Amino acid sequence: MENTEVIKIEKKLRIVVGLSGGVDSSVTASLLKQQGHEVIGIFMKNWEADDNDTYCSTRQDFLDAASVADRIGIEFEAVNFSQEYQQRVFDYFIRSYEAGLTPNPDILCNTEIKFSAFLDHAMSLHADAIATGHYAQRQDITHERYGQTVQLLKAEDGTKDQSYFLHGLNQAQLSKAIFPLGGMTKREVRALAKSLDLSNHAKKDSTGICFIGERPFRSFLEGYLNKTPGNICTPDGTRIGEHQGLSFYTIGQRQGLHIGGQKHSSGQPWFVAHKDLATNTLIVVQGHEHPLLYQDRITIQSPHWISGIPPIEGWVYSAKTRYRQPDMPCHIDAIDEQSAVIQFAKPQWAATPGQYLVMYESKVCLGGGVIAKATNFAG
RNA sequence: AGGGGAGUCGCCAAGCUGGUCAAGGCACCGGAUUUUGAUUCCGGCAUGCGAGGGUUCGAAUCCUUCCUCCCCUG
Repeated sequence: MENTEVIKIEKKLRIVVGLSGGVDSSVTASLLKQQGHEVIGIFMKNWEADDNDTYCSTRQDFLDAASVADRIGIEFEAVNFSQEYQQRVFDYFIRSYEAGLTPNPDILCNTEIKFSAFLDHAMSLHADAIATGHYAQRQDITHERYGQTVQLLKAEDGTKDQSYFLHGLNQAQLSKAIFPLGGMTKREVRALAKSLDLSNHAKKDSTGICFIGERPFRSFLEGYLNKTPGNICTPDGTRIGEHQGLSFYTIGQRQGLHIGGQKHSSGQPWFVAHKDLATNTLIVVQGHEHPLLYQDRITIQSPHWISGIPPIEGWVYSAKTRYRQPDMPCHIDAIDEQSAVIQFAKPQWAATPGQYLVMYESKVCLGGGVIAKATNFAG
């Protein structure tokens, strides 16, 4: 709440809010409007590849956004960044899968769309800042190491913290961002939405890839990726099944393997431990606690640091290898412009190439990078 | 075609001295959680136990015939 308090005292700003039609962005806009700012709500449509299918709820979202804008009395417009999304997010998304990785499109969605194309558009409207419904906080401080800097902080509500998705932002982007919900809990946001009589106060949280939405993931991917069946094997080379193409699986995955009971087996479920691209083989292990599912040493590539300055080698930080996972103690063992090696105090479960490792120093999000490799220090 | 063993849900697998006996696990399906993909959690999932006949008040469990598969000896 401190952020919004400060802004309130400062002056009246012209703020563009990304209105998705959901509760969070609606309350975001309402709060800023209440605080006396000049607010413009903008609905983004960034996906139209399959407009006509039953999974497309964009139309309803647009109506909800328009309804909210009308209710709280702000300007409203819609923009379409489908082309940018396709080129800067979705193409990467597909190429990653083709390379055997498990990409996280929503990270790029923020750096390339919301805080780039959308931010540029807002600036062209002479906005002072943009605001989103992200659960994260921003703090402007003078830091002994980083100097005058804008920090990205975790949300107060740890269960909803979305700083992970925003870790790719830079100073220029972050300095234009406002996150009014960073100090609130989801419960409070919904309660506020209801008291403000916003029509979408009870609307279910959106899930699925941002702007594309929830849909049968496997079949969705099949529309973009080739099927190249191969063997599913145990680490010792025993063939126990067939996969439809390595791209369709991710490390740690259990569902969809179609591996039933095996003679003389423990009866535990099977998990994907490794993809062998050279032989087109999916390596699976039995039991959630199998050692091959744990690695304590992770290499990330193209590390991005929000402050613009790398964190300190050897210093104890914490990091998470996927969204909504508690960050765990770690330190940097090696670091340069191209990569960094992060050593965790304890092995992490199913660290997956293509996903992002994001580092924190207490509540401060430092940045992170794409996981390229996960190994074990001892092994 | 001589001997031996086995056929229970898609897959493993209890039960087989007859009476809540059709466990459990994996897989699968559905839901919850979730602005990636996973994971996790909750729920569903064999009127039937290779097929037919018989014994019995009552059989997956006993008897019998047939079918199928495996192993050893030819």
